[in-house]
Amino acid sequence: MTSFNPKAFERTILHFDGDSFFASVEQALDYRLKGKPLVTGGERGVITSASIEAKIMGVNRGLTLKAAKEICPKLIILPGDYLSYSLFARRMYSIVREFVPLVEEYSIDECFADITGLEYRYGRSSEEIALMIKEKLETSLGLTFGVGLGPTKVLAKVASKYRKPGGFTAVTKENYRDFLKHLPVIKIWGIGPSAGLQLGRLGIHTALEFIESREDFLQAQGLSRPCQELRLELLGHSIKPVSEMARTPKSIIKSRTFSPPSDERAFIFSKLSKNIETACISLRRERLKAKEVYFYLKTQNFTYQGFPISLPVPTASPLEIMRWVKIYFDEVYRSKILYRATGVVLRQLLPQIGQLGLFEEDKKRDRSEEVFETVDRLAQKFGEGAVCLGSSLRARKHAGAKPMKRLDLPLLGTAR
DNA sequence: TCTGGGGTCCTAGGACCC
DNA sequence: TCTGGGGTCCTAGGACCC
Repeated sequence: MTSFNPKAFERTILHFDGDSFFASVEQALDYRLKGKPLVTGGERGVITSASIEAKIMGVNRGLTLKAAKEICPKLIILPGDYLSYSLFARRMYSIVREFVPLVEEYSIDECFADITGLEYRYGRSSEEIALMIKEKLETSLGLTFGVGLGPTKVLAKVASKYRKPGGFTAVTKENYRDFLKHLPVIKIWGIGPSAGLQLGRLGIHTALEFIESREDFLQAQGLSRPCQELRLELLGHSIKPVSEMARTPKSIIKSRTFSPPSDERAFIFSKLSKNIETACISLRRERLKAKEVYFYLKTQNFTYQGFPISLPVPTASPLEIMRWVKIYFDEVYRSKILYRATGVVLRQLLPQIGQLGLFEEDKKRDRSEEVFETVDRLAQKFGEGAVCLGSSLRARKHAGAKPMKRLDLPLLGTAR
């Protein structure tokens, strides 16, 4: 018995979700691929996106390419073309913005739009507005979208998934209980394996059972706050508003697994160096600097050992970062332990401009900035990896890339 | 699920202080 | 000093998502 709160269902939110987005973009770009089973992810050996035709044959995201090829010998395998995907994403956002001012760019293939009150402007119902935008998206981009309408982001998101591909579902005051009756809790956006297990132990298996549970009971059972907020969203209370803020990243992570695992110090160090280099490329692309660096090694049995470094001066220069990592590397590395990956997290990100400065220290940094601006331009011209740090050289060779020019700066020797 | 990569947010608990 | 209470800040790690 859910007491219906009149404050619920105050907003009208849409969720747009591109169907098989990466694969569909490939098909939109090349008509010869239309109607054919195809997947992307060729660059890493695991499927990141499968076309509808591939999915029908049982080829899904996460499958290895080898396994997929066995299921479907005619499968077309493409490397990810993230530049095109993000161009399509931007086009998607801007089309939705033509109709709705308040749009949240949630991910590369999804966005939310708050259309509360727009019925008057368009002289149409919210369902009609949703369908109008959906049609414009599909004709302009040449791919289909799952679209959901609801009073909250969670309900809109759940709705867009309900009739995929290409469907439209509206969750209303009238039908939401019926809708939630058939929705397993573990399918709810925000409920993962852990919360799913917890709810299951309490005898809660469907979204309807979830919203009908007493709040104080759930609280007493130690249900996390995010889960309690989720429940309110399912009841129609918009807790998480659609937020149009274009987000600048809070952290940048680069990690790579290598096989076979290795215990060789120089090799592992060089892998780490390469990750730091690519992380700094992303950092500079965002016009940011990092104040904090966390580097880690991942052992063969999946434990992590890491070390945080608080930089005295924020930087986007891998040389500067490597100078510190070199000092602290042996705080983490142990000989005779097999490692399977290295990684780096850049945190405490600050804008590049406005931080420039005042004294001699800054002049020195300016020079290093110039160097890396050149590096970025060369990379644009000749491809990433055209230029790299001496300390990353081994890792590059290992990956099979041919460095065209070695940028060997005195700060870094090769790791021993 | 014998396990890829890039993110965000929350929380428990330690450190430190009064 | 076996020892009360309370507050804040920080960090590591968990959980979740695409």
